[in-house]
Amino acid sequence: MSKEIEITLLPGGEKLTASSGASVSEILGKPAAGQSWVAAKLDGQLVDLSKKVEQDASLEAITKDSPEAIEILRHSAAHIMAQAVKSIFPEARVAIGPAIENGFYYDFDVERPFTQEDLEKIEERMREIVSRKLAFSRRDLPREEAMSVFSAMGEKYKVELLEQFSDPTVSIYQQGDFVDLCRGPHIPQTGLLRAFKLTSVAGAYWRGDEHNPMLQRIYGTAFFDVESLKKYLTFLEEAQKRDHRRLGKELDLFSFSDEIGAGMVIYHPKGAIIRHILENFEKREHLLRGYQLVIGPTLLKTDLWKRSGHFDHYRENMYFTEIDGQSYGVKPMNCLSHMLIYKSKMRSYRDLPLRYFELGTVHRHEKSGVLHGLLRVRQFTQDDAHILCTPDQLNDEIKSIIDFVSEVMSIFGFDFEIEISTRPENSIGSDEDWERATAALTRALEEKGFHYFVCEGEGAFYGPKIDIKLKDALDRRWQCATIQCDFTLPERFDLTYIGPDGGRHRPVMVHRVILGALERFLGVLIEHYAGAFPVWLAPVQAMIVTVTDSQLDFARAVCTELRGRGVRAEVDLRSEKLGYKIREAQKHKVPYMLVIGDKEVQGGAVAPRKRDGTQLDLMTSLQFADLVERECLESSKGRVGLNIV
RNA sequence: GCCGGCGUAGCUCAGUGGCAGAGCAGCUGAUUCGUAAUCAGCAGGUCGCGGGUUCAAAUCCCAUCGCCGGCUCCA
Repeated sequence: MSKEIEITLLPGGEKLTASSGASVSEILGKPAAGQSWVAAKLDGQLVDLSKKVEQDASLEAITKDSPEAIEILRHSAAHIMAQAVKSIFPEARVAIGPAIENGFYYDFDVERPFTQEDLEKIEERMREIVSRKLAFSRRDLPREEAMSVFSAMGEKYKVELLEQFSDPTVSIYQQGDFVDLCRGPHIPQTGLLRAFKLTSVAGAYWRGDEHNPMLQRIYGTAFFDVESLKKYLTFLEEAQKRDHRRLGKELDLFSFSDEIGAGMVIYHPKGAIIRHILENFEKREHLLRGYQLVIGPTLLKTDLWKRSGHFDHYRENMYFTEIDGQSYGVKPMNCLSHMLIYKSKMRSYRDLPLRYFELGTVHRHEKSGVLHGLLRVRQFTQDDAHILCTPDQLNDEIKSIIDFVSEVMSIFGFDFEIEISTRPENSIGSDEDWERATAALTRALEEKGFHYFVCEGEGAFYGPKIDIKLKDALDRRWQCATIQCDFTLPERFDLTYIGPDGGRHRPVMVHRVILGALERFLGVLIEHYAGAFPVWLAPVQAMIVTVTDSQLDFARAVCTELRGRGVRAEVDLRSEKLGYKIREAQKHKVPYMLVIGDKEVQGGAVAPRKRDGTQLDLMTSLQFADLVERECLESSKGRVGLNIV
């Protein structure tokens, strides 16, 4: 006879009694109509519905609307996929298969890579497994026993995982004839997987290490209902439409050329004007904040890169050239000439902080497989600055950089995430310096009240850093702004200042960028606005379209007048119908179309149409220029009006 | 760099061993039209580049450059 236990049902707090050893689903009872239990939280731990409850506990049901539910479903979908793969390809060895942000994957070791046809077959087999409503059953067993189970099945990757576990007991899950090592929990039975799709297949190294064998990874996604799956697939299609590579072509912003080389951006006129606007905006924002503009060379002697540590730690990413028997490195970073400017004369504590700003073009030989449109290139220009300050000033400097970043990002309307990256393996400098620098960054973020994530071991080789990540159309995060503390370069270059005590002291150096690489920022910006730039950034602000050719002279005069006021205006000269020209301007996402027919010529006016279709009243071209100027100032939060270049 | 896919007109793509195609864009002509596509004609190609197999290669093979999806790495 079993004893009674007390269960506290969350979130309500309702108490009930059950007999010890009852399963979670027995305790929870039948769900309301149209709802079903997916799993549960027992004393805060996620468990299966079949979990036996032995003592007093709190219990919270996980339904498909719970935030944890989708992850459980996707993880179970990965198991079902592995079961399907094993039944079609019995020789396949399974590795790992977790849920990820928008779906799941599973890695397999197979003789030949999967094809698109294979994916269809696997999906078909998964549907069969789902329709059989197989139970997921859990078994706990000693680690050694699990090792012999998996080694008997020839699942060497599972055995390797088990070898590294420290727990004496592990759990395995079985549905049908498929057994997998897994912590769980899972959905109660395969029938809950109603909406899923296998999306792609790709190579992936075992345990993410490039020295390990390459496995075949199948990606998929899953939802509780078909509508959500459809919505997600539609989102992917929409995201493709705002892919900056596609819009870059459609809007004639930039291109790449295999004759020039991979990862080198060619800015077309419309892309170049956006970059000019960004650059001028940046120069002004930096001057306002006490930065000084500097310009350094692209080629620096290799000896200098040896002294800085770049040659030892960054050589494989650098381009080198030799002239007159002298070796030079193409700069991958802008800091060295900034340090030499600092060193060019004696500095007093009264001079500090010194903030050197450079729109610095750098080259980094990124591996060919990582290049990605504007988001990952080999030549790029950073809005780079190096701040040299006393250790006492460090905290204030970092805080004002954080303010700078958040003001600028709010102008563009970006949300961002903050990460702190700590000391990596391949690094220079003393433990003490690393600790001081890491503490300085952390303290500044905490004083500013920002939430942040910690990335252990992901700092630069010379110091820890704060990274700011913006999201692209596919919700992928891209690092743009970064703030890096550096105690080691001032040491290596023997930078000093004279303190109030008359003695020499070592300044601290902060490397930082706000937009990051202008190329990457432009890429993220294109996706962020889906190509419809706000007026202050739009390459063409007004497209003048005439009803017939007879208004062309007036249209040209309007265009000249607008350009005189600094408006970026163009005339569509083609003998096409008005509707056609409107459509063209609309496709190019021009913010304003100025319609000119006989009525406008007689009234000496233009009829503006916004790209959202809104029709404005007739106005003179000068009134229109004022309107554009107001809108520029409004959309740039007062930073940029007309006459920007 | 690694695994897989792909490269045909300015763009989007069809063509899988036997005459290189379509739509859009471009040009010319006609049309002069009021807010998302007027009509007709013309022109446009080293089928990424280089080798090879074959009577014959856009198509099959090798190599190379580039692109795409991932892995690893990073602004």
